Amino acid sequence: MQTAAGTRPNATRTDLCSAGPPRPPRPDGQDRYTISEVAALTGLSAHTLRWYERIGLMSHIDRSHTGQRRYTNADLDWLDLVGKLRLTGMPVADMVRYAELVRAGESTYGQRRALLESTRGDVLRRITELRDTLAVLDLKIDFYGDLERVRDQEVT
Amino acid sequence: MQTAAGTRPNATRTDLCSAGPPRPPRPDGQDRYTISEVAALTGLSAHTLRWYERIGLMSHIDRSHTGQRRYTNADLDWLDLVGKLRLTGMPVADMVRYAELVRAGESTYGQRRALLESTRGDVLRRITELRDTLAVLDLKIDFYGDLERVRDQEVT
DNA sequence: TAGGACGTTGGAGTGCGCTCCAGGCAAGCG
DNA sequence: CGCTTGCCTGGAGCGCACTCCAACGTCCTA
Repeated sequence: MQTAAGTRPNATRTDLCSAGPPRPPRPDGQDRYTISEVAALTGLSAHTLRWYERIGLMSHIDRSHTGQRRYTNADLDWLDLVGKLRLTGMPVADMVRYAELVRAGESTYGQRRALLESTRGDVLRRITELRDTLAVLDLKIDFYGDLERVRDQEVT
Repeated sequence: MQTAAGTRPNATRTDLCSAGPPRPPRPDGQDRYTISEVAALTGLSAHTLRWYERIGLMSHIDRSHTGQRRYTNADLDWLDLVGKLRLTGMPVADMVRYAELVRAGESTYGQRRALLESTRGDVLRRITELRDTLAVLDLKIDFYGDLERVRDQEVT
């Protein structure tokens, strides 16, 4: 709680803002993917992909002549958006609502935009919260760093 | 996806980074709070407060002569930290682990600091993710804004 | 033609973070 | 004295977002 705050002399290498492992890139020139390919590309499980379809978060997926799902690039685009929305903490039910608006056609542009703007506000609030939390964490980290340093001096 | 991106001419008033409703301030000069007072101060339910204690997220709370909980300012401080950690998405089990380290005394300074630094990394990653998401949302919002404007022109 | 990998379905199960319930005790009030 | 209000307990229940199961079909390769 004391200490010349804000210095963070002991910042670690994790500071670089790496945002997780990079997903395998989408091979181009292709427009029909099996469910396991999509699972690999998105990081979602095949279970989850089927579940998304059942609850209406994805519109009906194309099928092969034997009834197996064949995802298109447009489906992958949609999954990218869903992934982003999921990161915001938006409940799946709300994403389903958005999906329904998209399916309902262009008369819903206004509603879609309103939903996205409300989500945008959520994200901004969330970022602010996280920054506040970061400040608290830095204080605590410095505090413990100081305590350790003092203890080391005692020992020396 | 097209449009002169990045302009956001139609930003709304929700842009101000208000981070939720302000909690009622802690009355000073007081150091014994009933569970419902703490619930009001923290926004947690009394159920949740008792549950936190049961799972070891809070060390044993003082009791009145009739066995009712009496929280101290130190308890409220701890709940503030817990609230921050919760905002980071840290699982309750990890917070319990941190609480155990605190109870274990000063020999755990290093571990506590390591845990906080790892959490700090999580928060940085999370902020990056949210900023990426924000960019996508802004693109979409502008896109729908443009579509609506075009449609209005058609009507006019 | 056999084997194994991969896909299908409806429905049940899981883990997390609460949330609520029933039954009971203690204090304050008219 | 009864009534209300607030708190206590252990344990059951809930909503969300998956996650898995059993039983079966299909594709590919050898």
